[in-house]
Order: sequence, then C-alpha cells, then structure tokens
Amino acid sequence: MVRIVARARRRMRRLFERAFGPETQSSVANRTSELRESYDERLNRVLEAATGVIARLGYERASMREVAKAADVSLAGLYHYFDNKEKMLFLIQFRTFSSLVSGLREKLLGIRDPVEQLRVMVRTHVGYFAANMAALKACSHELDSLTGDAYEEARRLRREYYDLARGIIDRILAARAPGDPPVDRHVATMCLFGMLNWLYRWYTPKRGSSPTTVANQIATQFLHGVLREGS
Amino acid sequence: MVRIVARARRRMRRLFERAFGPETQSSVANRTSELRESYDERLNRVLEAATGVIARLGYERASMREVAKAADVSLAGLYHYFDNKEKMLFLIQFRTFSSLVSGLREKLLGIRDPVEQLRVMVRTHVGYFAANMAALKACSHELDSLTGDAYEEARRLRREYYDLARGIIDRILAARAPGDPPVDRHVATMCLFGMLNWLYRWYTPKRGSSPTTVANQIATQFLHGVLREGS
DNA sequence: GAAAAACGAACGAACGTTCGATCGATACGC
DNA sequence: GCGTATCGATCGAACGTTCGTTCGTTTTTC
Repeated sequence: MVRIVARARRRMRRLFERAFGPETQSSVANRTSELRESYDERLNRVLEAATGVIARLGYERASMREVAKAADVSLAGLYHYFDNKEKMLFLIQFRTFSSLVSGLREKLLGIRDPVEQLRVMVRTHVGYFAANMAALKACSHELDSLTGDAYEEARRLRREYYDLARGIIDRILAARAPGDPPVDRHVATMCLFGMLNWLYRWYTPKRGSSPTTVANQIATQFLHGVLREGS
Repeated sequence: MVRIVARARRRMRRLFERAFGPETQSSVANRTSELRESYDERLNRVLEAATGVIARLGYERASMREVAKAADVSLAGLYHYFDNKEKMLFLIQFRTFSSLVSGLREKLLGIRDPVEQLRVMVRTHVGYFAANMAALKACSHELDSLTGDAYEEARRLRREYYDLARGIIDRILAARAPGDPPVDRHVATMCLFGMLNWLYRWYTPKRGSSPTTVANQIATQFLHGVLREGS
C-alpha cells in the first residue's frame, strides 16, 4: 500500500516537473515523444540532482538515498544509470570537465594574442562556474574521491586543462622584458588555478559583482603580476 | 590471549617511539617523570596521527579505527581525549589556525610598511604550510566538515585571519596611483587566499623550489598584480 | 509479449560510539 | 615499609545505525 502511494507520488511529481519545472536549454532536442524523456535526458536529470547533493554535502556524506530523493527516483533505480557511486561521481566530473575544456578550445580558436587568450580563458572559467556552481564545486573539491582507472582518467582531463593554461602562460612569458623578476612557470600556473578553483569557496554571482567583473579582475591581476604590464 | 598480545605490542611500540622517535622541540618541558608523557604530549601525539590520516583520506573516510591504529591507541582509548570525531577535527583546526594566526601577528609586530607586511604574511603562510602540510590541508580542505558551534568557532578564527590579510591589502591599495585599474578589495583578498590555500594541491617542498622561493613569487605576483609596481 | 525501466526489500559490511572491566601509578592508613 | 584504596588511563567487545549494493519482481514502453 505505502509503496504504491510512494510510486504514484514520485511519478506525479516527475510529470509535473517535466511540464512546469526549470526549463533547460536542450529540453526540446532529441525528443521522440512529446512527454517522454529520452535516456540521456533522464540520466542528465539524475546526474544534476546528484551534483547538487554532492556540492551541498560533499561526496562521502552524499548518500545514494539522498541522491535518489533529490532525483525523484527510487534507491535501486539509480543503479540503472551507473554501476556504483564512484562511477556516478566520475560521470559528473567527466561531463563537467569535458564541456569546460571543449568550450574553452572553441572560444580560443580565433585568438592569437596570448594575453587575450588568457583573458578569454579566465572569463570562460568564471562564466562556466557562475552557470554551474554545483558541478564545478564537485570537480574542484572532490579531486581525490575517485580511485583506480576513474581517478587516472579524471587526472588526464585535468592535465589537459592544465596544459592548455600552461601553454598560454608560456607564450605570455616568452615575450617578457629582460630585468623582470624570475617567474617559475609551473608556480605561476598553479597560482592562476588557485585563484580560479578557490572561487567555489566565496563567490556567489549576486554579490554586486558579475562574473565578467570578477573574471576581468582576476585576469588583470594575474597579467600584471607576471608581466608588470598587462593590458 | 590475542588482546593481551595486542596490548603488549602497542605498549612496546609506544616505549620505542618515545625513546627513538622523532624528537619534538618541547619534549623536555613539562615532564614530571623522565619516561612518562604528560597529558598534553599524549594528546598531541594522537592529534598528529589523526591529522595525518585526515590529510591522507579526507575527514569522512578517516575512520576512528584508522586513526587509532596510526596513533597506536585502542579505538575506545581515543575517546578519552575528545568527545567525538567532530571535536577531534575541531581540535586540529583550532590548534593549527591559532598558532598560524598568533605566529603571524608576532612576525608583523615591528613592520610598518604594508607591502613588506604582505610579503611577511605570504612567507609565513607558505613556511607554516611547508612545515605542517597535513595540518594545513586538514584546515583548507575540511572547512565545511564541522557543524554547529564548532563550525562557528572555526569560522570566527578564519575570519580573524581574513581580517588580518584584508587590513594589509586595504593599506596597500590606499596608496595606489590614480589611473590604476579598479580593484575590488574583497576579490583581491580572496585571490590571495586562493593562491595560498591551493598550495596543498600541488606544492611539495622538495621540487627544487624552496618555501621561500615560492612565497616570494606569490607575493611578488600579487603585489605587481594590484599595484603595477610591487617591489 | 518482449525488452527496458523502475521498484521494495533485504544483505553484509563499516562506521561512530558506549560500556564495564582492567591496568598502573600515586596517596594514604597503619 | 607495605598492603591497599583511589582515580585517571586504557582496553576488548559489543551496540545500533547507516551505508552501498543486490535480488527478484512489477510496471512501463513499444
């Protein structure tokens, strides 16, 4: 009896949210029927709920039961979409990092000036963070929560992002004037990532300062910091 | 039988480590007997072991059983030193933050130039981190693992540290030349903390670069970043 | 009616914490 | 000087809870 009521309520709520819930930009694409979510859409919904719970509680404290509740799915139902909890986190990190890196690559395509490249990179990162705070927190704060192959794959993705930034910084520093203070490029790169990855600790887009404003200040500070002349 | 052997082995190992283990600078002070640890010394030993485990595994994954093993104490024996796991983390964070802040206050005493104050602050932070990597990681990474009053108290300590840095940065920026790019001081402060708190993700003192070298580069980058002229 | 999707219920393991007993040193009575 | 009471420190064992995961079944979709 209780189980049937729970199931009906869950189903009702899902229908409701699908009709009046927060619209996503891709909610129309890839839909065969009008009221039927595709597999990818359902997976997305589950992962987004999981992302929220993990960002709020941290990976270890985010129980599968809590995720199931947030995703409006039964506990066992979660395991239809991933083998286990760790794979779930991996999917979140993989998707977030992939779209961040590929989005950045796209935006860098037409730009040749390394200084401008760095500005674009910072703007992209901050903008992406402002639009997906939970996801980026789950990436910045849970770097060591994966193990084995999943950890290695996530590391490979991070490394890709690092190399992208490192390349830009290398090109920037190659044109430095003689007499400038010596700069270890690895340290400089990690300083930039420190400023960016620490965002999730303090930045909320409201606070009067828009993502663009914050991004500009971070980029300017960094450029002046290593170049002595950065605009 | 097994229990007696375990106890004897534990006792033996503790005696051994007390005789030949890593000497602490205060191991002679406050000792009534020659071979007997004081309460504070024993508490310190337990907390240091706990710090190591937490830094290695994260707070949630650091089980009390693992901590007990690392501290060479029985599981139940841990609870003689703190009420529960959360209080244990609080003690670690409280001690670390207190000594960091008070040490910094001391070093800042004779210095009036804000620019030099900032350099000292960064040097102190990096130096403290290099000497206590596990403790500072347990502070940087586990900020939200406390709840209730313990969380509030830890927040108050962090706020003290923030105010210290913010004051220095305010004084630095008060003397800026007109025409410099506008700088939000809160954003600038958080950028500095981002660079410093991210250290635990990448910095290991070996890597060819000494704590002083890294600290100098961070300070210089930051100062040039907000001042256009920072030495 | 077959396949995919979702479910309730349960399992075994790991966790934080507690309990009563025991150990070890020191203070005290005689 | 020597049992002995005392009390902090430490222990092994267990308790109750929560967790991730699995199983067999039912519902939904096409």
